[in-house]
Amino acid sequence: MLKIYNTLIRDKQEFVPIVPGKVGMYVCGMTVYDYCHLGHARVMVVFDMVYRWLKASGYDVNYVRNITDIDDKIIRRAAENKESIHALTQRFIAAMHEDADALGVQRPDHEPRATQFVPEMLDMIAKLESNGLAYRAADGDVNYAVRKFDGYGKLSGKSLEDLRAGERVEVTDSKNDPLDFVLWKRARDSEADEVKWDSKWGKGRPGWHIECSAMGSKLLGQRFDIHGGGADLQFPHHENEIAQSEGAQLNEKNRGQFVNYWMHNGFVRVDEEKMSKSLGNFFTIREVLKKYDAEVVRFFILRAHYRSPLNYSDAHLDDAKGALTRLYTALKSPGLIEGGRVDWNEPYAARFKAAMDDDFNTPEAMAVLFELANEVNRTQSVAGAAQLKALAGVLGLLQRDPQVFLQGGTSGGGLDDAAINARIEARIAAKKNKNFAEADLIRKELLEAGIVLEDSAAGTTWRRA
RNA sequence: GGCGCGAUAGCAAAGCGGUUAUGCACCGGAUUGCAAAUCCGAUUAGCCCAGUUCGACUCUGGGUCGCGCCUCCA
Repeated sequence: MLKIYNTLIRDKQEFVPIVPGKVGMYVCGMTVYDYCHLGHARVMVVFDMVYRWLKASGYDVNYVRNITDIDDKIIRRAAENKESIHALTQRFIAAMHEDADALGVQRPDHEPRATQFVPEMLDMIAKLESNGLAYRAADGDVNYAVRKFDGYGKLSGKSLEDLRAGERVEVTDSKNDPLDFVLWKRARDSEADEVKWDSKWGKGRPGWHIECSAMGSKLLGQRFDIHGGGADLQFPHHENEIAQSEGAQLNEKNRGQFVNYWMHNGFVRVDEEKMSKSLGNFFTIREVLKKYDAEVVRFFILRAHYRSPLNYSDAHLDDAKGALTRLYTALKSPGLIEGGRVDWNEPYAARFKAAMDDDFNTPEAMAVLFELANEVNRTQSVAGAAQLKALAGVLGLLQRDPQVFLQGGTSGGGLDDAAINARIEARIAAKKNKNFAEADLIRKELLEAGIVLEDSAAGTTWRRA
């Protein structure tokens, strides 16, 4: 039985879907004005893992991860680049897909773009207005009247009074209350036509929060099972989504709780500090992939629990690489392994499942993988190796040919396979002649070039360090 | 200031009221011409102070430190 840590109640809870056998899941995706960094990688990989585990558990999952393709930053960046919004977002959506694909992230069932759902957003804003929760301000913006919504703060645990006490809320506009947020932004003369939509409140564009509410309910219904995102979206974004989505259905018969399970992943940190655009301490995915194998990065992310902070450093990536190498090494010797199905009755699989069912405890599940690898190394069991590969496959790992993983990568000093094999042949010849000095010299030279030799009864194999 | 999360061995990172986490590193042994890989074994833990308990790393309270949110943010 799957348990999920639900931010709403701040505890683990048994997962019971609204419709038996089916799961509706929405995850806040990227605002596409730049390349994705490792923090984005974590959201994508973590919820990809959740998606895969739900499917492996037999659920029919409808997974939606949105794309914010209209927003202040996008407008600004497009202007800076002197390119259209569309061209800019198109470019970075393509880049995001490249990065996600590299990390083994399966495409969600839907990737709605905000600009394609403006009518739905306007509908929702109209409902909010008629429910007395939205108002048109003097400056032309349409705002959400936070104080009119009962229960604002139930997700983030913040009371309006607490928020008030904080001195960082902006007070510079025409909002009735500093905590009110924008649903519809009035168009400015300086802005391109591309960012203006007609509405009953005049030309304008949607606020950020309404996007997710509208796309979520359009694609998953007014109520759905799981909503995910980075921990930083808890407030105000997700709090506002609840206010919007529940506020819009306030007067409907079958109204109910917008989302049953809220999941938030922890941050990626650099030197114990959150990785973010504004701090400038971020590494883009493609930057990291130049140095590390994408599967190593995926392994690195999944090796920590999704709610824990994850410190990024080369040392930790190197460590992850070493660990993943051990897993692939175990797969190497029993010979060619079919990518078969998991035998869930087998003890390791049962432990793996128990770990995953406990709020997606991937570190624990991985420990099981390592213990299974140890058994495979000991027994050379082909069935064990197949099981290892199948189990790891549930996490989107270990699916490549071990040789490809072990011999891939960037180290190697420019030596190609033929050159390496030639050196290995030369060493074998030297060994035959008992010329161990020569043999060791060759091995040493290769090692310095990043090539590690491994002798066995079956012959000599190599891998990249 | 308000709210929340965390503190585990050299590093990373989990579970668990009493019995091995796991990976990397390190030490001993097996194996090897020597290595590497692999196997076997050992060593290294639970921020501090109280309390609950027969027994606490695990529960409770207090403290200290770190991080996050309260502003766009994954």
